Amino acid sequence: MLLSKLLGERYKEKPADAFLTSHIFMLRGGYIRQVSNGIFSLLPPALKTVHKIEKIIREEMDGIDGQEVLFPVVLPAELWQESGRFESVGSELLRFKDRGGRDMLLGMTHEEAAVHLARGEAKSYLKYPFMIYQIQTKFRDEPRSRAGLIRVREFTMKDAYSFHISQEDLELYYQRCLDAYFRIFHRSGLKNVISILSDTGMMGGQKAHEFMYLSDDGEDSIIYCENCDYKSNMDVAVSHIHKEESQEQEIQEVHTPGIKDIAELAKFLNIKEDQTMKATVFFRKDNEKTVIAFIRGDLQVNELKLEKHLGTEVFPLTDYEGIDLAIGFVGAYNLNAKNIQLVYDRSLEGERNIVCGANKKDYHLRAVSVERDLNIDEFVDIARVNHGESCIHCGSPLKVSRGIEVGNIFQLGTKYSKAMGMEYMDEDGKLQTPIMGCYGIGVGRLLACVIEDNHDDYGPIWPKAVAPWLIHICMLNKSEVNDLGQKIYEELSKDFEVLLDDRGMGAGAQFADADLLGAPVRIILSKRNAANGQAEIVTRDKSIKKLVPVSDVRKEVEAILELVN
RNA sequence: CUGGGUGUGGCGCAGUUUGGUAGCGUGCUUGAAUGGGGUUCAAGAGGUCGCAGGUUCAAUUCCUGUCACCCAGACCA
Repeated sequence: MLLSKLLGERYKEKPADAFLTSHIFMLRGGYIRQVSNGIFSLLPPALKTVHKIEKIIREEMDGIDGQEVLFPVVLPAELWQESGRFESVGSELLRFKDRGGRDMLLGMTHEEAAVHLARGEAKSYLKYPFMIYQIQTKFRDEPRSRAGLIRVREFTMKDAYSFHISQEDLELYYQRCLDAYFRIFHRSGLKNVISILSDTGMMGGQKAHEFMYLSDDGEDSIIYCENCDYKSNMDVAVSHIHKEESQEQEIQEVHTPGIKDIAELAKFLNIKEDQTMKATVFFRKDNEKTVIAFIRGDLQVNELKLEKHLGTEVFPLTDYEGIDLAIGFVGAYNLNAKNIQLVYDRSLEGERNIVCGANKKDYHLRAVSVERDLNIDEFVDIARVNHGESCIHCGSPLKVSRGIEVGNIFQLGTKYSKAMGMEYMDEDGKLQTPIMGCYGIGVGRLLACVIEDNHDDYGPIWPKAVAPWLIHICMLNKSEVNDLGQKIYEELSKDFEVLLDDRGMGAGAQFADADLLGAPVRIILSKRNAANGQAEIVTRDKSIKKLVPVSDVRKEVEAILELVN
């Protein structure tokens, strides 16, 4: 490719709307252009890299016996009505009507389409197990897309669906897929990826893992133990919390004027936050009843855990109108709780001598002991895990990290196959419902993460497996070295993807563009070196830099390509 | 959806307070010089100032509405 012909302006300045490294470089380097909120066009450099990532994905999916298929982007509502998701999924599902007035939707995931296809084609146990996958556009009307390709509305995803005749078989395959995922990420140049246990969310199912690229710019929080193997999504993380022994004392009312939050309370009474009890008020979505979650003062309620426990979504109380509670002074002792559901976090179990609200404006109670003073049937885990709490497996301190989810895998069970009436005939001639797994990777997000993981101050440092071009030739004194450059370009182009900067610009401009395009190997031709029959070869990461005879350029380039990642 | 911010040549911005018909940098085109980290000089092209109404002799500027985009949160396979 001649750089003079490459479509895609490169910018010197950071675009105003970009903050994340990958987003900045993809805009500055002419990789992507935003069309609308969360909707992008890809230019040649990005698309070339996407194709390479997809090739790796295909190889690994084929390697675990996947069969590639292609489902439609536009699906009829009936299919999603069969699974129940047409109604259950919210407005992130883009619905519309065709000319005949029929309800249609844009696929945001393809379980229904996969079952639709598979149920007609796999009626005998002899076909099982099997996996079908596609690399296809998805559309999710995200409430808020952001950060370039990290969170978008329209994106390419590899999604795979496996079908099994036993749970054991699903678990075996699940593990094979997990291994294949790591190979995909590592081959794509993403090193800093871990798999963690995750919530199954709207997919349903029993077990799920997320693959997280660890990065401070990530949207998700991850809990992990540095000592043992425990790793988890924040939403399902558990921990062992420290408790301190304390002597029981007489309950005593204290005047705490205007002290409404735990931090103020602890300061006012000169105690630690873990010597208090916090009450957080929520509403149930299903029946709009009030729920009060009690938890030790130093901890926070994990709403997702609470929702799982209650079996419904909850909303934090924001509108105090018509609420018969002393907001800010709610306590578990002597609480008039008719029509209110109470939930107690595990952190309160056995606590003695703690401070809680007195259910009376401007008053708290001292020295409440949970067992002595409160009549609690059940303690549940609704606490958010915090940095420093102990690992339930080994007791070591847990750490919190940020991450970007680049893939996930689910054991779906029979949720979709059953709902959609998929059956096969087993050895005994009986009809059975297959067990499913599903497996996703966001291609564009992976691309962005590869840049996050491989760059310097000037641009991406593409791993050679996914670099848009492997070799970038700069001609610093074009009039003097043009013939030489063209010759090397033609020669190397026979076997490699080569970019030739034939624009005759200043050295600085050429280097800056080469950095943004990130080819692993750069050949620099100049009048000075050409006079000595030499060319310079440098790697994009600047780790190798050498002068070689012009006649050896090809040999040297090949050798250096072997050395770089 | 809630809160905040921004819309002015391809990109980055000034101008708006105090109305008078648009400017800078960069990029682009042409020419010349230069040639190892966005080099220099000269000559050009490019904008109904997001959109719609209103006020006014006159609106990029004031008022109203509306749309889009960005950030934080909510939300999120």
